[in-house]
Amino acid sequence: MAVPPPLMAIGALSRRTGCKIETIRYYERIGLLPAPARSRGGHRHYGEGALKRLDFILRARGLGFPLDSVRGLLDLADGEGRSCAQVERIAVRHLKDVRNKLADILVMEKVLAEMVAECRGGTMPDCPLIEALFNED
Amino acid sequence: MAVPPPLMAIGALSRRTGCKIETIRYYERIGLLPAPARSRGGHRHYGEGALKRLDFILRARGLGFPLDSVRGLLDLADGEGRSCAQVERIAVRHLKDVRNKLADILVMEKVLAEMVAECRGGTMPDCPLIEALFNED
DNA sequence: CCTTGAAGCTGTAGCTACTACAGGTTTTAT
DNA sequence: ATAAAACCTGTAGTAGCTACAGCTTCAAGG
Repeated sequence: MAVPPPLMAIGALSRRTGCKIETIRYYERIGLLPAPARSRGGHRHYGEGALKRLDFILRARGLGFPLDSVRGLLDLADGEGRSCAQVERIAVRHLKDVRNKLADILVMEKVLAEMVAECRGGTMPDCPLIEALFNED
Repeated sequence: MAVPPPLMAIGALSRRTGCKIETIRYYERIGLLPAPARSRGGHRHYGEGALKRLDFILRARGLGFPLDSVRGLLDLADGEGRSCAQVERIAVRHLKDVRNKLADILVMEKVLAEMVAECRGGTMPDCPLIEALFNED
């Protein structure tokens, strides 16, 4: 019935996911990806399942989830069941972190932009940007 | 004439700047702070100059400048002269980085917020957030 | 002066999330 | 059969700290 699923080497998985080979091996080492089948010579061979899982990891990482949270999400995804509440907790927590970072970066952008604006046009002996960093408030 | 300037131990410098002791020593190790005077017993003693310099570093770091850029800014600040153009280059470069990160984080925030919104209220067997991470686009 | 507790010292290892080798083996294409 | 590409393991490096362990010194009270 089932045609044996096509296996790919780590390089193919890397190409198809855009994830570097070293990173794939790293994810395996830290237990995010299961150890795949091996050829007689020891080369890794992956099925489509690994590809889906790696894509999941990469999407979560792309949203900034730390690896620990990704691990948690994968566990919840693996264990079928009413995971929604726990998933939400992880996501809400991360969203809060993201918003905090966002607030920080917005401030940085504003202050930097102002500093640069003041700097621009100045061939002054004393750079106002340097002064700003030296003088409190 | 000049009353010898009051010296402080590393703990006092730490308290006055809000910078952890270990971090101060770290900055010294990597050459951002000059090696201070020492007591006979080997304890570090700092003057007001060190305080100003550390404050400068902390403000630059607070604006997200990487340590390498901080080093560059300090060099320019040290070497008196028309540093403005070079300072501006460093700052503009950093501002660009900050804006890139800002754009990334804004996307993250939006997507995450949407995901969480969909998750909320769901005691579904299949969490939509997990699904979203599993299914491409 | 002596003691004691706080504060300081050095050096090393750990953290996140990879990335980059070196030095070898296997696979694949010719 | 050979040669090049791909793969293997293991280790070390990146940024920017932070946290010990195991000791020494300093300052204040008695």
